[in-house]
Amino acid sequence: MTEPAATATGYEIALREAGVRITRPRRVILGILADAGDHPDAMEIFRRAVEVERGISLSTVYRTMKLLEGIGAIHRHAFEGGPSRFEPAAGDHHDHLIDIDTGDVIEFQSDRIEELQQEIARALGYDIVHHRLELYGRKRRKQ
Amino acid sequence: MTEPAATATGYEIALREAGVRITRPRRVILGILADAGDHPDAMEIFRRAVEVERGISLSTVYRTMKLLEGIGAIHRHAFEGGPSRFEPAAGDHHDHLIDIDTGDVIEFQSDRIEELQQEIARALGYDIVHHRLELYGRKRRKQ
DNA sequence: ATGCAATTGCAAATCGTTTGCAATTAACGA
DNA sequence: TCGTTAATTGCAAACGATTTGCAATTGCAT
Repeated sequence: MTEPAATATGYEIALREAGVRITRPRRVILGILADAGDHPDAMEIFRRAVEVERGISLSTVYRTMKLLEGIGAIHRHAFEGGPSRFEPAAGDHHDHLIDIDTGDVIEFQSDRIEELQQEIARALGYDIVHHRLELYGRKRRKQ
Repeated sequence: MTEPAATATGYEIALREAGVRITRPRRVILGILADAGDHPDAMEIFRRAVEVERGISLSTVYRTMKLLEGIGAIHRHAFEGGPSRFEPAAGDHHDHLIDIDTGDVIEFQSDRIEELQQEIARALGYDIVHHRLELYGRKRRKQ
């Protein structure tokens, strides 16, 4: 059976294929990413990593994030204001709704919007390389 | 006749109404914003300002941008990677297509996409406070 | 086991932006 | 017109997020 991408071992396989070493700190970080249900930033990943094994440095977290981003294993999101937040690239494409009160991130997907984007870009003479669609909202008070 | 918002004097009126002083540096910066056809960043505005009158500081550019953003006279865009870029808030709402090769910014608007965003947010129990839709693309090679 | 290049931790550097402070100045009324 | 005074300025230093140089460490192929 094929290992899902967003799995500790899935990441390791991807790294091996990219020809990089599986080091102690990396293994810890990969483990954290693998079972992060949220969209943590570098500092948060660092905190969780130190929890697992002290001595890991923030630099290494950043370096590993860049590495993983480079091989397409994770996505980096620069939501308004704050630092970059990361998430496993596994799974289908989606956009984000950010709760401006809590910082919570909700994923959503709309084929229709994707199509419209394509149409717009084409009409302007462009090919979309990637896009960013973020909705910043507030939970509707149930009345 | 009413002064269009994105005009040097239009800005001054807005500032006066906000109860802030029209100073020499501010007048210069407002003039630059008024006839900026592009989406310059703080450093670029600073360069243009010094051109008009040396002695203006980058701090003042930043402070003025924040002020104008605060009263809703300009919009700040944090496109990928680079520094914040600004544009007069005057005119109707639009989103952006960024040419990843040149940095050029093309504005576009889609009522349909706006509607879909509303629907999505509503379905998730949220009210949209604002959103960010950016298409990053490359000019299609005419073949 | 051994060797060497990849990787690490640390501290210092970087980039964009903000801020403290003393000096300047716009805008008000006399 | 001239002060008076609080808002604004320029400067330099502080800032937060991220990157980097470097010497010490460590995977991993032999």
